[in-house]
Amino acid sequence: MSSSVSREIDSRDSAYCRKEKSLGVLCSNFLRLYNREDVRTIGLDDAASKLGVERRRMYDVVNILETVGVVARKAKNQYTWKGLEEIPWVLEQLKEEGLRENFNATICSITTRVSNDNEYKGLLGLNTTGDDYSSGSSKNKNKRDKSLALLTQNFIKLFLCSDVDSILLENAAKALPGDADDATALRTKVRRLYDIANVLSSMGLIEKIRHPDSGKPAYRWLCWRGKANNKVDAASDVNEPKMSGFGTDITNYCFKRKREVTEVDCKSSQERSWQTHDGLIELEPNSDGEEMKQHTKHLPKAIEFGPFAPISVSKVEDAANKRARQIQDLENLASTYRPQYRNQALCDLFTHYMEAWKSWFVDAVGKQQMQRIC
DNA sequence: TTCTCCCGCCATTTT
DNA sequence: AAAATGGCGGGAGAA
Repeated sequence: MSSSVSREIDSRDSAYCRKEKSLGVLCSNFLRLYNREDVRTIGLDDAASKLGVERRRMYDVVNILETVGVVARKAKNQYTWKGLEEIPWVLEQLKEEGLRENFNATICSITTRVSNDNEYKGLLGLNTTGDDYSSGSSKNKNKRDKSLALLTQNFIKLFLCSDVDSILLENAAKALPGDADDATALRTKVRRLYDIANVLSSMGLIEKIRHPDSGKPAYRWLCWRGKANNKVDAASDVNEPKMSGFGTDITNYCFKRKREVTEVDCKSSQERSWQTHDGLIELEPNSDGEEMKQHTKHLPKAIEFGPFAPISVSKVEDAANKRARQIQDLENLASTYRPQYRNQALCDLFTHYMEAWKSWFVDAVGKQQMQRIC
């Protein structure tokens, strides 16, 4: 087809590398490009040319980012940068919505904790009308029922409304609304789930793992999941601070460390985060002296951000303490787990974040000690 | 081989 | 009518 022709042409100039073209990399680049103080609006064409991709791919990334609240469509060709700090709120909404729609019942049938699970018996009554985008209903939802966005929402709901360890994309495709009997449709849906999973992975919301028993690739949620999950009280949830452990780690590079950190975070955060954490996130004026973005005033109190943190959140003092105990030797860790990246871009990214993290860490711990003394 | 998922055609929607 | 969106699945790279 013409695509292969263009690839041939491409490869004459420079070696074609499929991985470098992935939506995940594109998403990372997108976030690196626009996760800045001075960004308000994003032009699609501008983004496409800066990122060196065709317009069509921007739609893919932007649609997914839109469903987690990072950007919002403003006008034709134009998006508003909302920021990563929106993610926790959107997740919260998605979870509430998912619980209302009985996603927690659905998920039981696709959990991969059960080995050799091929039974999807309980896929009852999944509400296909995921079109009501949040109780706020302030969004224009006319196009909300389109596939990629809706599929993203539903995929996330599967994680948020359950406590499953991991989900196979194939199972997710079967469980999510749509024609589960049509093999072609299912294949297409799995393709889309791959796209979505790549983007969510690049943001550190999920990670790809191998299922210990079946060895099959699956995805694991890394981030805040909310309090009660599917079994406990949803009632006590209401007025408490919700978020913690958001994107606790850097994507794709360190499964072992993730286990160490995120399991602590994901589990104990369930208790920890519901306490009051006044002042956990210390907001700092940015370097320009410009005032903080409007979002920060209502930031949840105990969020830890992943590979991409909101620019307005510069210090997480309490987290520093925990990290101080969990991670004794950064250099060691970095060198131990670095090789997980095969992709040069990711390697660079990883290095970049390690450097950033290191300086932040030193700074945060230093500050903490200063406060003690004073 | 199977798993992944990029790529761009073309239908649909918006301007 | 033209431009903007984005569903969709072929088929090639990766594992």
